[in-house]
Amino acid sequence: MDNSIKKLIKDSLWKGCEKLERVGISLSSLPPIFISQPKRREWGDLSTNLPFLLQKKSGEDISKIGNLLVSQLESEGFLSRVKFVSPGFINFFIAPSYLNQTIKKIIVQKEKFTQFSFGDKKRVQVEFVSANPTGPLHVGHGRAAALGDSLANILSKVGYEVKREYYINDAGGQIKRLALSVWVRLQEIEGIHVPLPDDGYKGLYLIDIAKEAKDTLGEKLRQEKNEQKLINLLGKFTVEYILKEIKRDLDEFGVRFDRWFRESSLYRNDEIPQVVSFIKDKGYIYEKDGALWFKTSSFFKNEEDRVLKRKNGEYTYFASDAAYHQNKFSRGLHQVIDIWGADHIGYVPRMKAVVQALGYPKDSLRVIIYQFVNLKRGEKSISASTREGEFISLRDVIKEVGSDVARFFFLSRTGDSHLEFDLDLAKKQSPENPVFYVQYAYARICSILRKATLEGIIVDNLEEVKLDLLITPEERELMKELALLPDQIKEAAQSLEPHRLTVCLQEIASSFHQFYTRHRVISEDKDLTFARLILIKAVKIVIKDTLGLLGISAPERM
RNA sequence: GCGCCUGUAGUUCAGUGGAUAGAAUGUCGGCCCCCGGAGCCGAAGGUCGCAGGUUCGAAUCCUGCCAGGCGCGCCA
Repeated sequence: MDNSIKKLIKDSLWKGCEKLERVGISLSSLPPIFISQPKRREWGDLSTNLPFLLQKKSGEDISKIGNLLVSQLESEGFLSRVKFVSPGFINFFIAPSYLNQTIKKIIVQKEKFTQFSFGDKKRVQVEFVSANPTGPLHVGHGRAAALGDSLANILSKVGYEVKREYYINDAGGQIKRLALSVWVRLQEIEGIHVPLPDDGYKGLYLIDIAKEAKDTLGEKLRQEKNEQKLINLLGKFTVEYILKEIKRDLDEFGVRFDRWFRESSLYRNDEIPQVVSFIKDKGYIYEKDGALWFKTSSFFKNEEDRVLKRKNGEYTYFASDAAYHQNKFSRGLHQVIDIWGADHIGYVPRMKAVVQALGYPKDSLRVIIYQFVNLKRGEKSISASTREGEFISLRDVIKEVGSDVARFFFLSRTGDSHLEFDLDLAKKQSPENPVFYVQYAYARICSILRKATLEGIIVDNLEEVKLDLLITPEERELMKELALLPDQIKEAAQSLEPHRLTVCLQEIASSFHQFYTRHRVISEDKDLTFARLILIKAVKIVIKDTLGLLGISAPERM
């Protein structure tokens, strides 16, 4: 499936450019063609700045080359008008017949209308959230969850074979600290006061876990005299407990992972020493001060070399992450996408360097960095540090504003923006929240369709519906937006930017509301009624489909 | 000090090197009957952080500066 109108136009321009050569305009090579939506209605439905680029290439006068190109274009059925305009654009007007066909396509193809095959079933993995199992998820993780899940939906929509993965850091020093903190709480329950270490986890949720550990492990805990083993036992229990909570939260947020990958499994399978020796054989590792260093600097200037294996013989987190990525690629993935918080920004070059050292192409790993969420309640800022304790969890946020609102909010900004999440505002605005605006359009359509069905107005032959009766500006605008949606989804996939779709949804909803307030769907005019019913049915399909990509529900009643 | 991200309307944010920079929210004003008024229409609101540069053309690219965020460990 490929319902890209931009592609049709590009192909046409391409052919036109080839003909230009025959007319004596020499172009050494064709510039990349960009099709965009102009800001003003009179500039057409789509436009290109190609004449500017051709002028640069050929040295010809811009209006000469622009007009010449337009004259060389074959008349295409999907366009009603093509026009060169000063200072150097070509404006395209989509033919009404094409829009009519689009509506029928949507009715027939349903959610396949926005599907593409250009991903070619290539295997892509999106790894996201991957929060340490040391405490509940906070809002920042919510942002990552929304981003990753939606991106995975979009990529699979355009033809990739997508897997969602969560990496669990269940090894290393932090788990020991966590276990120790639980042990301290356990002592408290027994009435023994032990001070919490400075680097311990202060969160009160550990008290519940300590109680739970006491109830569940009971005898085992008492019998275990070996301190090391006791801590291990406690650590394991705590990790599993927190993990269960994390899974539940994500489940409520509508996020399911295909695989939960444990760091500890890398240790068990000796994958870390293997990857280290592999990189060593390639010549990217040297020894200094008793430690093994990875030559980040041979891939990135201005980057310092990093330790993989410490003087004391232990591997660093970096080493296990190298092994983890080796593991990922060994599964035959074409593209690995990691979604990390801004606090890992400095980590990107060295990870990309490792991927190259392992022999994979530079771009086979793409890292999306999202900036932190500043959670607020009115003017008051709320900190979100797991170790410090006092914070509002993702679960609290969802409970307070709802999953749909939270998702839409996270997804209406680029990952690059430092976003402010004001709980008071999110709640206060919620009746007029953009997500409700979109959902309301959907519910309205459902309501009209219910009424039509009740009145026995049923379209039984799509081919006989006279869509050319839909001639008002509101109807044409709505149809145009639907026709452009496949391209928008494709572009969201290519740029890895789900937030583009929230913009599209608001525009479609707005166009629908405008149409609705000016025109009646169900009227005395049977033919017009049929046509409009088909139109809104198409809008319904598209809204539900796109909301689905964002992981947001489409309620039939509100 | 160095690296990355951000700075656009009162506020929160969109914006593909292109044409007169957009939306939501807030403020002010308007919407007869009618399929859902959680809607629609209109108005006001901008030195696109500042200063240079590249270009036919810059919110967008480059340099410097200012402000905020995040990093800069043989922690994870």
